[in-house]
Amino acid sequence: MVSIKEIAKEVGVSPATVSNALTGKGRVSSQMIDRIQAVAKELGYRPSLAGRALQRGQTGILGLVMPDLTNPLFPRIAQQLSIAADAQGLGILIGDSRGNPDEQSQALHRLVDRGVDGLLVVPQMGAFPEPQPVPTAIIHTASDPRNSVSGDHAGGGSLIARHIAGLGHKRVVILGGDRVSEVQQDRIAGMVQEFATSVETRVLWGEDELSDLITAVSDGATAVMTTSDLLALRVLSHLTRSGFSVPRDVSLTGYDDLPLAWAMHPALTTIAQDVPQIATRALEIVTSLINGNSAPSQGEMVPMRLVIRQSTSKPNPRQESNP
Amino acid sequence: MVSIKEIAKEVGVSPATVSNALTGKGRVSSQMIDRIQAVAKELGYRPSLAGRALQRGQTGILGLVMPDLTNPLFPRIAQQLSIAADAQGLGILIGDSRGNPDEQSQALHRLVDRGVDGLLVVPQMGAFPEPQPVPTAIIHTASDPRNSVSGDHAGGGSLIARHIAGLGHKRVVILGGDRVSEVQQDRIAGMVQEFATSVETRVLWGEDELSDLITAVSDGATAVMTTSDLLALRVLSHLTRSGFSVPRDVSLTGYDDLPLAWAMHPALTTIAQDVPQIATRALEIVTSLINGNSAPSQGEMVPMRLVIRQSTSKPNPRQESNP
DNA sequence: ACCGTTTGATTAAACGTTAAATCAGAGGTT
DNA sequence: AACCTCTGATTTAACGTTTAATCAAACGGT
Repeated sequence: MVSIKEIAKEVGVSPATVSNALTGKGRVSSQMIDRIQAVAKELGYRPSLAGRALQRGQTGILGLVMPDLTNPLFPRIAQQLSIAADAQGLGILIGDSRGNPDEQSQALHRLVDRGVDGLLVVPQMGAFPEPQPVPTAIIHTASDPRNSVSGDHAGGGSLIARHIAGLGHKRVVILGGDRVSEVQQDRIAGMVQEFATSVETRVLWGEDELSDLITAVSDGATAVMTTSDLLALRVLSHLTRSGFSVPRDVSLTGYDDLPLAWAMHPALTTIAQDVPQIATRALEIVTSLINGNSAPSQGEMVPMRLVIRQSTSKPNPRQESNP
Repeated sequence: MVSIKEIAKEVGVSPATVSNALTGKGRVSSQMIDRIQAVAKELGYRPSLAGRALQRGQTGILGLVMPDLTNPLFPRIAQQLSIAADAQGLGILIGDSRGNPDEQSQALHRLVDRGVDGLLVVPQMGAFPEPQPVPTAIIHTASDPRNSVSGDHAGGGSLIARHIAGLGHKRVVILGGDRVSEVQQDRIAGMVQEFATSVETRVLWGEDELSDLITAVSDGATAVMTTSDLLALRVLSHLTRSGFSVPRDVSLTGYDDLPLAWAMHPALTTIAQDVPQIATRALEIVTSLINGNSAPSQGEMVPMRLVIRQSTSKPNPRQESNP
């Protein structure tokens, strides 16, 4: 590893001058800057992040903690975050909170111990992370707007509900996966609010109530909306098994726009999150906090996008036959 | 941040003694060790990784590069790796190669510049990473056994093919997603090899040949095997649309055991990778390399596991009717 | 009583970088 | 000619940790 001293010796100048020349901070003649830069490149100099970290008290590393790295959204967030961070010369260290609040705070601690300059946290369901000694951006939770960025889950719910209402559906069943999840609550709240009184709405939760869902459809509901694509896939299975055709007999919607939404038949109408946007905002919050400024765009929500595919259509009049 | 010096001052001893006491390296009386440890805990001392890194020349951080963070397997690998690394006090920095070989080597460079002690690489399709200045473990490529750990893709192919053959199928269609992918080639090779001459086998590739697949089924093939669950989902759609029922008319298999394999109806028979095992091995390779030993378990393959669900059954005799 | 050994601790230097303080000289002003 | 200013560079110290070298004292043995 070639250090700043070797460049100094090679050029015949003091280490400080090299440092100044390379970082553009002190007072160095422009010709000297050129020479030093040339030699640095020639020797293949790479600044030691460790040395710099020690001196500056900053590591240039951010910690990313997700509730469960198995979360289907994780890859996209991680990717976008990683790209955005790269652009600023920051690195991203991953931490996994393994599905429980306790591990979440341990993961946070480990990252802080490693000296990360900031944290990006997608909190555990219902477990808001305790305040940390470094700047922190919270991703994805609508409830607390402090330093948080979130997709507009309720807005997305409204969006897709408007689509369904616009098609002319009058009786709709909504299926959520987990009552505890704030995100899913928000999504459903958005749908319900949009429908208001113009559409008859029934909300069911979880695998257990799947059979109730079939009953509801048999009783005349013409659309099923879910809070996740995976759930929609399961619903599709059950509907098909019960003799209902999508979208002819029932329209079906998902949420998240996972790869499988595209692979399904019929391809799933769903809501896509603007992940790059979310990642960028989250990063802006931490970097801004790190630089001592207050966070921009407090609690602002990133709009969702409606993706219309083949699983939704106008309701067809059908005879009341229970298969 | 409380440093070693403050502990030293508090205890009334030199910094070196504190360091020795805490790391257990030099010669310190046991009572002094106790006192120092007590004070350290009381003051909430956290060793500065930066200081240590500078002195030792090691950061305790590993770089993880994946071809495309959108890869459905990424979350699981990342999670297991992160857990295993934590256990050894190592951190994991992520890098994304964004789907092209060029970005891959840039990502590797960035991580090396950051001073990672080692690299974990899941290579781009067909793009073997150039040698790096730090210990590197290659995950997932069967071709080059040097410092690589891979799931036994061919073995998994054989495994699931044996299952199909065991059920009594005599005519099988295999669908691959991308000819370029070594992994998919291996999977198919395993299947074909297992069938040998006892089962009539036809191999098709990609979305374009999906219609050929339907034709083949119409012509009497009783099982369709794919190289990924996502592909299987698409096949299921097409089969259903063409009037074939799974598994009554056709058996169907996937590969990877993604969450959707479970959510589909019928639930998909597939092959699961032992991701924790792969992650552990990969980590063993780098850590061992870092410690100056040569890598253990050279090129050894991690066995796959057959997951039997409802998408496969004995072939049913059916009349030769082309729907 | 003297010498070698062991024990427990200290000093000093080093890792690579940077920021503040200092310094030598050139140039311009009174 | 004495003074101030500006420029371009150098010294020095510091960040927190580790380690090799050193040192003082206590101990045991002849």
